[in-house]
Amino acid sequence: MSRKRDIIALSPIFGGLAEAQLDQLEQISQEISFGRNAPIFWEGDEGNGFYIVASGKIKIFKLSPEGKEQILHIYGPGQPFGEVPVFAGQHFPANAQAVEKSSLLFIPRQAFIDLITAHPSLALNMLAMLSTRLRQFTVQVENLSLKEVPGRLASYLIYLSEEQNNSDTLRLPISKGQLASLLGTIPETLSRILGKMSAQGLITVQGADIYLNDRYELEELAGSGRLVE
Amino acid sequence: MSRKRDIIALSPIFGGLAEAQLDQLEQISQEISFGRNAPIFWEGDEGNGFYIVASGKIKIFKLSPEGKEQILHIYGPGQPFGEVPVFAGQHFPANAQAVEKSSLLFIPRQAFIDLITAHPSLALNMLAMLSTRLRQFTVQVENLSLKEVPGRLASYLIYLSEEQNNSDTLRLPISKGQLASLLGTIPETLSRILGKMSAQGLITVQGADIYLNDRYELEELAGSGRLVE
DNA sequence: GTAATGCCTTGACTTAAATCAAGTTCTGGA
DNA sequence: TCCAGAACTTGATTTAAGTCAAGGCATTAC
Repeated sequence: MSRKRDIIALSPIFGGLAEAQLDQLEQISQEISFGRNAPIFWEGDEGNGFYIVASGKIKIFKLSPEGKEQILHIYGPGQPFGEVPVFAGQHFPANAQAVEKSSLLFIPRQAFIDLITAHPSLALNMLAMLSTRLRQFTVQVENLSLKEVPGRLASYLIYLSEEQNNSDTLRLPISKGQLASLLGTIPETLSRILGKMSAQGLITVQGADIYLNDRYELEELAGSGRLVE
Repeated sequence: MSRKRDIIALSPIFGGLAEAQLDQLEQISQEISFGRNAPIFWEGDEGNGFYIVASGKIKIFKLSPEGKEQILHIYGPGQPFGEVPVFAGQHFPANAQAVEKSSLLFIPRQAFIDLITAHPSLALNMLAMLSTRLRQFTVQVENLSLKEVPGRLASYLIYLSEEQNNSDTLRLPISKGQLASLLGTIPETLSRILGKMSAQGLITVQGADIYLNDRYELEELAGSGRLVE
């Protein structure tokens, strides 16, 4: 079985499809490689298809005119991105860049639309994917607008822990600078808040390794309680 | 032709459907009325279908534990909402409430899924709708994270103007308190910034009527330039 | 006509987080 | 192994916006 085929089979949006459709997807897709920090597309570019991460890690982000970056998502293997212009509005709503050396599958628009039209379960899978993205955005807006930075950080740490079997020991999958951008803040502020949370005994930080010492208090904080001084 | 049928025909997600499908939609949907401020659903409730605004105006919002509200969307006639749990995750990701006396069509989940499965163009319409929502969310995150309140307000005013044939005279469709919540701020701050922008001659405010005096400068501001003192 | 209520505005003050400016630590390549 | 650049941390300061408090205005109800 080819590498392309492995990735297609791995991706949640293709779950439940028959072998014949997986074959078709393998035929219409193409693999593309990107080095660390290579741009994949820019906001406003025309989108003639979407991507699936085969290996590596990519970020979707917005930039302010002053150059401040807000990361919207970080995607890893199996996850699709860049679907919005496939279905509405033609152009990409944000920028995409490889965070590390990455390999992607590109699925061209028209061939995919044809496939979706012929196979309702594929349409439903894609509707489920977009709905999940909408749900994630409601959380991101809530975090940015209704929580302070310590609350956002606590939410993120708990989310990471849940991703990793609820382990209290976790390793940041991205640099602290990128984490700051994901949380809607800047490295200086993130650094200070990590320091404050360490001083209070909530967490222990050793480089990219973080130990959650007081999960209860972190949950409080994530629920938008404030960091008590 | 019935009132229900009128709404169905009006809604963009049903564009391009044959009469037979519109008939089916009319049969499976039910009309429900809500008074001003009546709750429609709460975050976490199970969603067994979605809604379309027939008349009136509804808001989708998040609440912090301290009671601060962040409005995610405001929807008017023809617009669907509450679709997320139809396709993924069962429960609503946010709260919905009638801003004024409103009438809604409710479309039950399973009947709608059946319809979508049988009619690819309906699936594509829904994919287009969800994609448009995702695009709007990228803008909202950008506004909240990368712009200050004056920039968000300027963006909103320009958006409103574009909605109303680029007229320089516009009327706020919601109260200033609700606008503050939509922009991710509080009434006091909005009031002060409206005052500051008036003092600078950018706009003229008379109650809910706002006149755009300097569209160029507003565009600057919306593009995340700052309000020069 | 007046009371009552909700909505909006204004002022004084506080605060979370950004900015500016140095350092320090880490890391990968010569 | 050492160097250079990147990533991170720390300190001093500024600032946008939130909080608290009071008062004005306007619409509806009586």
